[in-house]
Amino acid sequence: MLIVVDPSSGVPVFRQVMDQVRFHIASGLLQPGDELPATRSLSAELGVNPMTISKAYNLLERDDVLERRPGRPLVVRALDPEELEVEKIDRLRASLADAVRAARQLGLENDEALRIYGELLEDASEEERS
Amino acid sequence: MLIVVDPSSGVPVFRQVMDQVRFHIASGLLQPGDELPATRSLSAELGVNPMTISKAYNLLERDDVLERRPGRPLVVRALDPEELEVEKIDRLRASLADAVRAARQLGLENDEALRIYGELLEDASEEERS
DNA sequence: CATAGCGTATTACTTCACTAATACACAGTG
DNA sequence: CACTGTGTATTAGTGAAGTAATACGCTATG
Repeated sequence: MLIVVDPSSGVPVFRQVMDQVRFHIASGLLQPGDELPATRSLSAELGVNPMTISKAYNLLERDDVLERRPGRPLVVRALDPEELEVEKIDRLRASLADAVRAARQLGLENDEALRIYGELLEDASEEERS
Repeated sequence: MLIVVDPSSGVPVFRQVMDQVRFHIASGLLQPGDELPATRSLSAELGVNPMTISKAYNLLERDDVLERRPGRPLVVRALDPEELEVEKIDRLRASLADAVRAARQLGLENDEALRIYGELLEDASEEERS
């Protein structure tokens, strides 16, 4: 469970933790049923307050990513693939909402906006492969 | 120059003003060379502090949308069409950066992400026509 | 040069998101 | 039942963002 945070990045620590847990689940490093690092140990490791980790875990539980068991470590929740896919799409849709508003406000054609998004996705794909 | 703000929307007032000025320029209601409402009159109209309007105008000037003339009202800046287009695309690109990161992190295929963006753009277009 | 209209630099206040400190509740173990 | 592990409710502190009050500099006009 390699998790790294940069307190001076401007992005809240609890959100950085959330993102990285999500990423590790998506990448398969974290499997359903796996236990997460204890709030205390992870907080000590990262040099932050346990409550900050707790907040991240708590929000992930609210999003049905983790499962809470009182007095026990949290575990990665098993989602059936279909539900997972739907959730992913919802999340992407939320991220795209801003861009849709921007495109409309700028008076750009749908084709043009789509083309640019495609380019950016391609760029990101390439970078990932290198 | 119809500008409306909702102080309880969570979106900062100065940003709402910026967005609406930009929109009016994009829509053609505001043409290059047109003068903007005086900070004092607009602030009185909206019931906010003149500095809030000034901040919005100031940022718009920094973005080369308005042109400042000391002691005179600000005017809409004339941009040559090509430069304007480039600027629009840069702005959209910035809005899309988040969505690209999300798509990659969620492990979604480029095609899938593009499809969703297309759908959202279509939906927005329809809504605009009605 | 007096005056009136303009934008804004400076300063201070307010609010809220984020983080931290402390103390508490629950589960397993011997 | 004592002890150690777990997460967290509650409370308080900190910093940044947004807004407001005040006072100032600039330009046009007569």
